[in-house]
Amino acid sequence: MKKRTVGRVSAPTVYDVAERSGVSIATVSRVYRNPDSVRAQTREKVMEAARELGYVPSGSARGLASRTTGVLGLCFPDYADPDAETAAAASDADDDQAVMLYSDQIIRGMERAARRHGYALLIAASLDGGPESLVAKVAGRVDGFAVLARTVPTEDLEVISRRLPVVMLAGPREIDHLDHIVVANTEGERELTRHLIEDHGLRRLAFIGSEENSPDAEARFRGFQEGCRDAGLPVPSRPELRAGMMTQAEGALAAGTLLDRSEGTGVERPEAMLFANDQMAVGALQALERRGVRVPEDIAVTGFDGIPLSRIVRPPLTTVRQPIRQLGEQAVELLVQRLADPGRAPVSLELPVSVTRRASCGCG
Amino acid sequence: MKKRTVGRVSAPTVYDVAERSGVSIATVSRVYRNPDSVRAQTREKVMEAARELGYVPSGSARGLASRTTGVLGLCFPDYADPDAETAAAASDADDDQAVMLYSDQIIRGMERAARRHGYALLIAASLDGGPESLVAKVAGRVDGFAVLARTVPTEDLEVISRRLPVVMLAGPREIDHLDHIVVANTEGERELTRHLIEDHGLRRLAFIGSEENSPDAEARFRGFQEGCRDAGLPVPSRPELRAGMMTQAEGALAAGTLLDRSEGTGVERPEAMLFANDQMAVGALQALERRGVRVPEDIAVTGFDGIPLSRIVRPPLTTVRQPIRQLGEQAVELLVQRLADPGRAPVSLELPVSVTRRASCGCG
DNA sequence: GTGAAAGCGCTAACAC
DNA sequence: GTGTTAGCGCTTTCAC
Repeated sequence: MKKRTVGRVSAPTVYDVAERSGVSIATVSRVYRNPDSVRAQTREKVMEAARELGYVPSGSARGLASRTTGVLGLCFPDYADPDAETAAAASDADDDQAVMLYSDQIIRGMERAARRHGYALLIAASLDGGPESLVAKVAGRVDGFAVLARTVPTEDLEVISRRLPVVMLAGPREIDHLDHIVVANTEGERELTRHLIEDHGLRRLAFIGSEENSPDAEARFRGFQEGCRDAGLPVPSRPELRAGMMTQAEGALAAGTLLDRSEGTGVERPEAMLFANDQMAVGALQALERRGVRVPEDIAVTGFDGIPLSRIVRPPLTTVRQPIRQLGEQAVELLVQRLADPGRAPVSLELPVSVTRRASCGCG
Repeated sequence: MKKRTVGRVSAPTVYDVAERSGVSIATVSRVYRNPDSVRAQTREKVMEAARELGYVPSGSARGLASRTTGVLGLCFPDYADPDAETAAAASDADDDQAVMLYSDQIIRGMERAARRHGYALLIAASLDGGPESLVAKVAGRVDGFAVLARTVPTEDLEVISRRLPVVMLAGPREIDHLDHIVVANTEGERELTRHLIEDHGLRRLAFIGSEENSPDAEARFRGFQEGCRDAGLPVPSRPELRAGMMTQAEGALAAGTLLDRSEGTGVERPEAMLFANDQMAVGALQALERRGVRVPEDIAVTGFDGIPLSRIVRPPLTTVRQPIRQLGEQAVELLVQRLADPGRAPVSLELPVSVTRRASCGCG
């Protein structure tokens, strides 16, 4: 309780509160950390002084002294192109909004789970590498964090994960000593494919995927391949078409392309279009309607993800439901577990998915 | 570069990196804070040592020393009831998901804007008060933060806002020295009401609101009142009905109640139901369909918010579009401005809304 | 361009 | 139950 006798300029500290309430800084600290360890009367004195002074404990100082932050983090990819956004029309903006749902749901899931465990959530979209990247900023301010696949350079992760728990989400296991969580992409698409073939008797199936560096889309395509193979159908070596961002617009485009392809040439039109995600499937639904092609009478359409939209479009979309929010929640559980037991062996979870049969494939 | 000569157990620090690369800790710090102020050769040495050691700068130590965190915060209300969630059916879960959209979008907006300014975002749903509340944790770890209305006790805010910038979102101005942002709830509902009356010639309008402590719903109701008064229609003194959480389920219930009311008694059925938000309106649409009441032929239905769902339901919902994401973005702008100029007078923004005319009111 | 030294505000033993 | 005393790991003048 010495020093610091000169004019107040900056925010009040424990010293100020201690002085004003006539106790030591340790007691002030206790009041905030463990109120029950302080006599009620003393506690009141301290809290009143704090109120009068406008005291707010410094999280940084706390973190430094206690070596924990009480915060978990999430790094996700920077999907949106800010320039494109400015010029975007209203409908595009809506589309964009829907695209973001994925990370939104993970955020939601993590936030919930984090809160249950008494943590707050620090989120940041990846920008670039370098010493002063956002990732580094996050890493330094949390007790552990989750990373969406292809967000942070593997080398950075390698370094960071030596110092605090990191869990990889929805992607290939780039670093094998990290916990990681995926959804059963392959199994889901395989089951969906089986359903179309066996239950609806469809033969000519077209899978619309994404760029090759999209691990989810690729895994789903593998499921499609397996489904074809299981049924004794020809197994395509690559998707019928590849979209870039997997948006509604691109789905509409893809549907049109597939239709044109069969009209111009003598090629038979596919009996089903399996899209790598719901966004594209929804766009396709609209494009098909515009062209007067009926779903599912003329052609079946399926998606993947199980976003809210899929239930609401007409016809309702048959899809594979991904437990995205659970992904976020599980990420937190893994983080919390590892924080409690740093020595535990790396865990690899695969979350189950389920085929949701709706009208767009011919089901009730 | 003295002390710290004993066995390494914890994470490497500037001292370790400095020692290993043969420079002072000040230089290590410079490499991370301002790489250009260090000779390239020196910088390389440092970065290599850091890499080898697995060095990650401590955000807490940085924050403490520099008195800034590079993080902005958001506190939002804890809508979801964890217990109810467990028992929730699939459809309810979807509903819940949609309800969360509001804070999700604010998060998204803030995250974007924050990123543009080089900030990360710390989010936390409010729990309770007391010294160790999540709010206090957030407050201590950020340079400034936004608060959704009715999330944090006013008294806490009073104290906290004396030490760092706080902006209030979407609610009454509880503390007048704070920046705050609202959307034009009253104007929007008023214009919507005018549209129904003047353009569609409707007279018997029913407004379905929420509990009285919901400032948004109340403001919208006032707009409804003004619209009625403007048209020379009788001005109801309170909403026809009040829902609690403003969910789809409650909207469906409300629609049913209104229908029953007119059937049982001789009261004429309203020509239009104006719901205080889209969620309820969507639920009402479904309830109406089940009861064989046609929209908009038999009755017009409108919402408020402009969520993606509103565009997709059948018939598409006439609503008032709220720029929710902009709300988040503006919050960050205000925070950043105030950080740059703490002395600036408190700002109060009202974001414009726009009536989106769709089929559910009889348009297009 | 680089180093030395002084804190930043708090927690955590350890005494009393 | 409360006070004392060291740091926690970094940034930041100020010299050189």
